[in-house]
Amino acid sequence: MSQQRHGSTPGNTGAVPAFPDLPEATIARLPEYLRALHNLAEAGSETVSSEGLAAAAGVNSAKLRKDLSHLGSYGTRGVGYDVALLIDQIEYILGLDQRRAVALVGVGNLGHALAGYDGFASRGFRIVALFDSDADRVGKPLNGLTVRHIDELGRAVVEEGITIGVIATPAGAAQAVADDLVAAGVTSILNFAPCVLSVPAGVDVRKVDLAIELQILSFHEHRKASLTAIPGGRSAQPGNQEAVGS
Amino acid sequence: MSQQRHGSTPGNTGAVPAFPDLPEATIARLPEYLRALHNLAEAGSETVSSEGLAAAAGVNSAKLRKDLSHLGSYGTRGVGYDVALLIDQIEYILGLDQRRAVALVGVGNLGHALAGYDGFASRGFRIVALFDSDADRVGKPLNGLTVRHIDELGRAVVEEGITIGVIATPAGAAQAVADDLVAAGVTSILNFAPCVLSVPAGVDVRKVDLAIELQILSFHEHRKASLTAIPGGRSAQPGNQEAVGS
DNA sequence: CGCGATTTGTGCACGCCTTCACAAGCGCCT
DNA sequence: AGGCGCTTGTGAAGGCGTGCACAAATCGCG
Repeated sequence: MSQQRHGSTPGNTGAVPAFPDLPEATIARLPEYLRALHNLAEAGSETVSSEGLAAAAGVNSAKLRKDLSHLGSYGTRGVGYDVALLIDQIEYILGLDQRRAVALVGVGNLGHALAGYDGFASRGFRIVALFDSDADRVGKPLNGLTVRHIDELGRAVVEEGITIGVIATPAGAAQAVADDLVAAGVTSILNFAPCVLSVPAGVDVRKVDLAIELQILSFHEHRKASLTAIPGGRSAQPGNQEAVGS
Repeated sequence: MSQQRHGSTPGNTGAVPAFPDLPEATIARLPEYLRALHNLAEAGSETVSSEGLAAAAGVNSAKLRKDLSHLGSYGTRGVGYDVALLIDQIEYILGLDQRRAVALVGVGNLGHALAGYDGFASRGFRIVALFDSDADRVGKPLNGLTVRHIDELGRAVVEEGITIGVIATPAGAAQAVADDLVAAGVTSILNFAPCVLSVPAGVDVRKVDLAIELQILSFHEHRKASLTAIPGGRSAQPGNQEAVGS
């Protein structure tokens, strides 16, 4: 589940804005809640009950209430949660009030798609620089930006205020790119390359491996197939069942 | 963590190949071990210790041993694990011995990249059919395949033996596509659309939301930024620290 | 103004997962 | 053949997360 542990800060009493100490599992669900809330806001809802929001986000209502309780009491008993207020709260916690500048390294097959992915911009992220080491790709325009050579990364990070780096290179190049990103001052990395990255403490790494997801599904296919031999078979319970967030 | 619960099979004693009942957390790590093992095999290693394999996979060695112990004892005390044997075992468990046919629905920005992603083929998955509902896209060639209209999905699933469907459509179309996939007989779905899917019991759904990953990183950026006010600051411990699998 | 319907916030128990620590087992060297 | 070092496999403990069930709180209505 947790993708990275970093040093805890023991003597943290009396920090400036009293940043809440959220469980990692809760953090991972907040974006899901946020998306559901935006949908509700667009649909014109002023308030929403924990039951309703939980259904929209695909989770248990008790879990949702406990998650929200961690970031303060922003609900009204007997009524529910104020949609607009909760959106502001979650966006603040997630640090989405300031649009974050993102650097994308590796403009190959996957990088191309990521550079053009609408979902980033619509949720507060701006890809402000593209990098590659292939001379054939450097200098080419892509989605309003020009692909730059990776040597310029250090300067770009400072000039553009980049805090997040996305690695979409082949596995062999990923560690070197990660080192470059860290050296440039980036402290959060999203890694699409199928490999383990080693980074110093204080740097957060999240990994997305598309093939691993398929392999997990393959396991369940294998498991299901090995159960078809049983005559009684699976008791298909009628209640439909929803997928939950990552 | 767990992306989908499905009905447990209570009266399962005496199943045919005695399919092991692996913890979900273990399953999610097996692909990571497998990748590390393939790297070791290419490097010429015959055996590997739990310590070595754990380092290569980015996990704790005790966790690795416990994971592997769940699928039987394939190690030798004092020596380690036989790399080739372990690869075979994990590939069998994951059902990778038979190459799985995958259907990809939605050939937009992201779909294009997925269709051409090398990592799928190299790990035992074949994308055998592409679908879209946009008339402009249907009929166009892409990576050796022709994009077909989504109405043909049912026939294609049967003809090609498709067991896994990948959804790379906009959020608005995803539920309808999922319904189509389920109706066609697909029992595993990988969803890239930012929405909650509702599927009947027995169908596995995994979700990958690229924006959510960035939002989680954004939270950590926000948290780290709120700690810089403290003079003592973070005690950067020297030991480098590695990112772990999804 | 009081009562009931409704919904939040949370104490508690349970289960899963992780981690430690060590006994059991294997091979190698003398 | 025997002992020694190394590594696996696992019992036990601790921590984290989930879900239940209920008390507390708020609104609306008579």
